[in-house]
Amino acid sequence: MVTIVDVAKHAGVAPSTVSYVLTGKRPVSAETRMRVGESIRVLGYQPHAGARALAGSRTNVLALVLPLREGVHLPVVMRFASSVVTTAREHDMDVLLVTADEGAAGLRRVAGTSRADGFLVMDVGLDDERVPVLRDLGRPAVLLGHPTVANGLTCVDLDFEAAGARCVDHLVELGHRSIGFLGAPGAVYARNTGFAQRTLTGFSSAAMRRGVASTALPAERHRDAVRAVVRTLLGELTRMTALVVHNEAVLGWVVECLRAEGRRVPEDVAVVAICPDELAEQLRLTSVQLPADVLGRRAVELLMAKLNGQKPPALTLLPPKLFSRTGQAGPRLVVAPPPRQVG
Amino acid sequence: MVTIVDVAKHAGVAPSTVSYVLTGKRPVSAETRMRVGESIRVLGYQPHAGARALAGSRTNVLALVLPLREGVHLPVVMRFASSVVTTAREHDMDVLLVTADEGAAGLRRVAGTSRADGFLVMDVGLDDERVPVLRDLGRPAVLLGHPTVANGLTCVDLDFEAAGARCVDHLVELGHRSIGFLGAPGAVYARNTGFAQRTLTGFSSAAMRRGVASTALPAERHRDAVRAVVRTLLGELTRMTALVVHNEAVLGWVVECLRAEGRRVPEDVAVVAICPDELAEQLRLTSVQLPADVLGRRAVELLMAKLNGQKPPALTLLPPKLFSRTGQAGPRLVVAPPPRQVG
DNA sequence: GTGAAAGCGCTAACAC
DNA sequence: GTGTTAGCGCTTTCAC
Repeated sequence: MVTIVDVAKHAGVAPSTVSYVLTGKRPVSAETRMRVGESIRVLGYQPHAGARALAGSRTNVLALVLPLREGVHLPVVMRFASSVVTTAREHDMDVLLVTADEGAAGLRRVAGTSRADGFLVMDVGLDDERVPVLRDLGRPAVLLGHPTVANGLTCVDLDFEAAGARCVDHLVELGHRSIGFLGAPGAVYARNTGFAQRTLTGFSSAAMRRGVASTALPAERHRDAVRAVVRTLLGELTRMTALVVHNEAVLGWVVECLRAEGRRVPEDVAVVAICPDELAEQLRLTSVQLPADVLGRRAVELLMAKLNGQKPPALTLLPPKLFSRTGQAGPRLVVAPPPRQVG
Repeated sequence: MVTIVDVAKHAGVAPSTVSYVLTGKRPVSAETRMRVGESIRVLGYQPHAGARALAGSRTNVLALVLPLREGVHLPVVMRFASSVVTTAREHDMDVLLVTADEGAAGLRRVAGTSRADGFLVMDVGLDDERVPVLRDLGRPAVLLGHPTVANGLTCVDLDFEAAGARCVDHLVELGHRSIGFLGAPGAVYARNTGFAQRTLTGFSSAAMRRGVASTALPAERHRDAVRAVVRTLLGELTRMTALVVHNEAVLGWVVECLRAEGRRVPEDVAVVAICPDELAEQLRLTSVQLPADVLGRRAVELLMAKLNGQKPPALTLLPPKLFSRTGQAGPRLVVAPPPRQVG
């Protein structure tokens, strides 16, 4: 194995100089920098990560905590992970994969054994045991998917309120004046902190602002329930020409029921979904997408900022991306505004 | 931070003794072991991973190289990753996530900087640039998904031949005597090393062995093409009561076309698919599943064996799992034989 | 069965 | 702008 001392000898400098060339933590004359660089290349030197971590107390590793078991939509998680790794590499960081199964103990272990410098935690619950632990672990962390808390922690999430509003704006611009909303099962709206609520709020206030007629209803995950809701919506909103669906589980049935009621989709009723991209793609519906790639990138950037001693905003809400899939052409990104920041 | 020296002092022993208690690399009397253990607990000692790696030249980290970009079915990758992490933790290992984007350079980097002890590489191509690199990196590696090579490397894959045969056996046991096979696009069978070929081989020889009538046809990814193939199959195999489909992209259309031809599914024509579980679940079709969980577990176990100086079989073929979804009840695992090992 | 001490390869004062 | 050197926290001889 070739060490820093080998490089130093080969270049005729001190080991520390090699180190400084590598880290840039102190100025090195252009000439020696070149010579050292050459030696590094010739010898194929690669610094030992462990030794570095030991001496420098930085591992250059980020821990990524993912809910790999179930619940969450797997392709979304995957895309997010992909984006995290790519962005991390741009910052010369590696990514340690940790499953949510390990719980708070996993965080303690990774921090305690100095395996990582910071944490990226996806899908943190409303009163997650990991939040207090994360706080007194003293390592920077960024939470994703549920902007539950702000207490010193940094969060990133999709701006669901904007997502709801975006659907309305898009439809209004297409000329629709009467828009329905088919949401998650009723129980989801009960615990009123959730993203479902925020989406609905965004939808409702946008409808008010735009002065269009609207009705919102929850829908259970049964085909019959969906059929009933669709009928009710068509009954209530007799001129309804558009429907926003925020319930990926029943999306297929909604379209089916509309057709069964004699409405063509999208000619008679335009459907806009808030759901993962694959699903909308498959059903060829216009949709607001969860931008997993942006989420991942942003999360890493926030974490890097914290590692560098900066104080990024406590909450970043990413703008929803609306893809139009009405024409024969491929999906078309309609607009992409900047994120909202809070705190 | 609490170090090994702190623990040693607290327990009234030498640091080396603490180390040996931890690693078990030399016998320690029951009494001191207890005392040390107690001190570790009281002080909340956690060994520094970097220091360990530096002194011991083992990182206790596995590098997991995943094709995160596209192509592969994301949920399958995710499940596999999950299984890898879980199994790795059982062996007290952590997992470093690396994307295939980094290519051979990524492997060199991870090995060169001593970030990981071994590699798990998914989706290795027929003549992948990473194979030679992996070989002379001198670190144990396990390849997944394409048993391309055997040359000193260890591979794990689904036993596609058994998968094809399994479908036939299952159908024959249900009383079917005339079985069609609708496969991948023709081009896929051209490069004859692939899994498509092996599945077909398994299907055909099982049909021969069982003495049932069979016809196999490739299918392009167009609705019309699928329709034509379905018609041809029904024409050729006039008594066809079962169809094996190894083409996930057109699976939905196959069922649709069969119904359009007046055949009820599964009453008139039983369909068995070889595809990811979600898809079969969604269409409520009996299917042979890619056992991502078993794959991940087995891969880690093989890698650990190599890390411990053992010589595991060069190729392990995992038995396909067939889930029956004909009844009203949930999916039912029909059989689960042991893996095949080669070399 | 246990201890003492020499590194592992690197970083970061502290010197000049 | 560069060199010297003392650790970082652990493992592992070597000695008893």
